Amino acid sequence: MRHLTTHRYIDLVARTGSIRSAAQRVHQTPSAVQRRIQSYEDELGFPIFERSTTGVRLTSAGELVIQHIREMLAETERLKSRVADLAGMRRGHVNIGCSQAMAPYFLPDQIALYQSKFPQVTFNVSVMEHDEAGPALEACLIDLALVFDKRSSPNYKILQSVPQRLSVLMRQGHPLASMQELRLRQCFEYPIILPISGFGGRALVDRAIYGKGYASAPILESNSFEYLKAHVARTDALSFQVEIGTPSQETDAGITGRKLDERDIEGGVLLFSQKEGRLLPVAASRFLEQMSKALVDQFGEP
Amino acid sequence: MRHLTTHRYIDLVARTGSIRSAAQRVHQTPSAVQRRIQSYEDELGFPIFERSTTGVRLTSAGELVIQHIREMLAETERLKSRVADLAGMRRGHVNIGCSQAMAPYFLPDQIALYQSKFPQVTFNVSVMEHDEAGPALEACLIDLALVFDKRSSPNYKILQSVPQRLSVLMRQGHPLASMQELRLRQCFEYPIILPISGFGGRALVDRAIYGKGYASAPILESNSFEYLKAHVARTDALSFQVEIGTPSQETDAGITGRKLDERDIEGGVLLFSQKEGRLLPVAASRFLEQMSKALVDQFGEP
DNA sequence: GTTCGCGTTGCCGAAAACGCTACACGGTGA
DNA sequence: TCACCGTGTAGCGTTTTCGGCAACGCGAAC
Repeated sequence: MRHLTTHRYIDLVARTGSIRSAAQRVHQTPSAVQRRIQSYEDELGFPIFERSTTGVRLTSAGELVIQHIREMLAETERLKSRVADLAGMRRGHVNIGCSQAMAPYFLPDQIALYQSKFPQVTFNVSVMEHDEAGPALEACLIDLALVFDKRSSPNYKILQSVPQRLSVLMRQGHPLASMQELRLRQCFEYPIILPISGFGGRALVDRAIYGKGYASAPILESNSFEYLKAHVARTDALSFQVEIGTPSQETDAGITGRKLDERDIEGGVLLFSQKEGRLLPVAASRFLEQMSKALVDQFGEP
Repeated sequence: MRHLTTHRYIDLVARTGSIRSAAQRVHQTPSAVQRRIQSYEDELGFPIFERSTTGVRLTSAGELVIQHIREMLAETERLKSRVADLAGMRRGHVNIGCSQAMAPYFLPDQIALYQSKFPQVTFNVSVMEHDEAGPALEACLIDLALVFDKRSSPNYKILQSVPQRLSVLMRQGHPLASMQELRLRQCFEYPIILPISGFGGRALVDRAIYGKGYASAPILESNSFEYLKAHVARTDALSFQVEIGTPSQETDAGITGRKLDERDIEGGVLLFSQKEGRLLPVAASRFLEQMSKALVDQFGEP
């Protein structure tokens, strides 16, 4: 969209906080970007960036402008998607923000399935923390958010909520693998490794073991699930993960999962949300439908 | 807004149905406009106009595009208005579509009052028929519609509804001017002139006199209220007009108004509406507030 | 059959955008 | 304190884009 370049530049400058770096990202010189901004400001009658020697910052007018611009860009994407859909081409692009737990199995499965039907639809998956999802939706950076337990913001709308139990991750052939379900107490007979505080299902675990005498401290914490899984695969240590992020096959890469007894630990809620008042591109909307069905099949009625 | 030129051109071409005439309106050659459209179509990947030798027509993709463009243009206006408001400049522009009855007294009063407070705010007043108001709102041609009795379209939202009685227009010094209120029967002792069918309050009058033996046919019909008023001022003939369109002063230009008895004729409803789901520019929103207050003062609780 | 108005295209000059370079400014670290 | 770095900005020559002109092809209407 050639005639939206100025808007895209402004958006980028607002994001990066610097004209130079934004210019670099779009393979332009700073002066070019600067002049586009200036011309926009001239037409508006007010500066939208506050310049300093360290970079630029949005003025209060700029805050309004950037919000408008982002909505406009997102709306344009939606238009393109709808037009393509009209022509039966099923093109489009979907930006998804999700919790880490969706990354290893659920989302890849779903996206692969969707793209096998509509190969022209492209995706962007950003793994993000719960708190980032709201602002990202707000700024139209993502179309859909699939995160755990984030609620109570008026600015986005919950499309579906799915209860999620917690599972134990263990290596293939682990002594506990003979059980179908596990009690929490059993797990603490083995070393425990956990994601760091405020990450993944850590909060659920902390709540569950609070006051339990048998619970010992984790022997390892990490902010990398890749690491945790690799560690689990090589030792007898156990880790926890929400249901949807555990191997759907019996075993996978030397790892298997067993559900925890519901009496021991309360589950979380997986939320699908979008920005309040925004209409989704066709592709995003269709993809959402597919996921909803899959979730109902997999986890029962929402 | 230089970077929205292409959008404005497309909008104009869609309106006029011809590239040439649109080009003329913006003082450009057809080729310039044509090329902007073509470049837009190339980027979109689909034609938005169906060309023929008599002009152009929107394709179905074009319908989507034009809707998007109009919303975008309107949103941009709103942005400008909000930014100006932020800077305390109280600038802005308001497009109003209204029934004829608002034109002689109510709207001029209100706009003059508003502009005395905010001289930088500009207005455009389009008198239109009831049925035109809905599409005009839909296409973002007007921000506010002030019309009688138009309802039941899902695409626009009613902001306020004000009951309106019918008044009798007569010349200054007319025998009936001695009364405060009039019965319908009294009116028919004089010649009656009316707006043509489907115009102004004609429908109300027709409904009221239906089956009344004393009612005689109008001796004159016109689609010009200017004419009707001039005629009334010169003769003993009476005409009808909704309350809000009658002289607010005792007499005005040789004309005075008296309300009809409510038993004789059911009143209409004056509706203020905007497009569903659209946020109004600051100026429009402020102006609406002012009008609402004025209406409550003038006609009591809505 | 002629005429009229329409969209479209090629060509060329004008205008806008861009890249380069240089500059002024403020924070950072030696 | 001073050199250094990264920032936004202005001037100038170049490149790209855009607009006007004229001509063309096509249907509809007279």
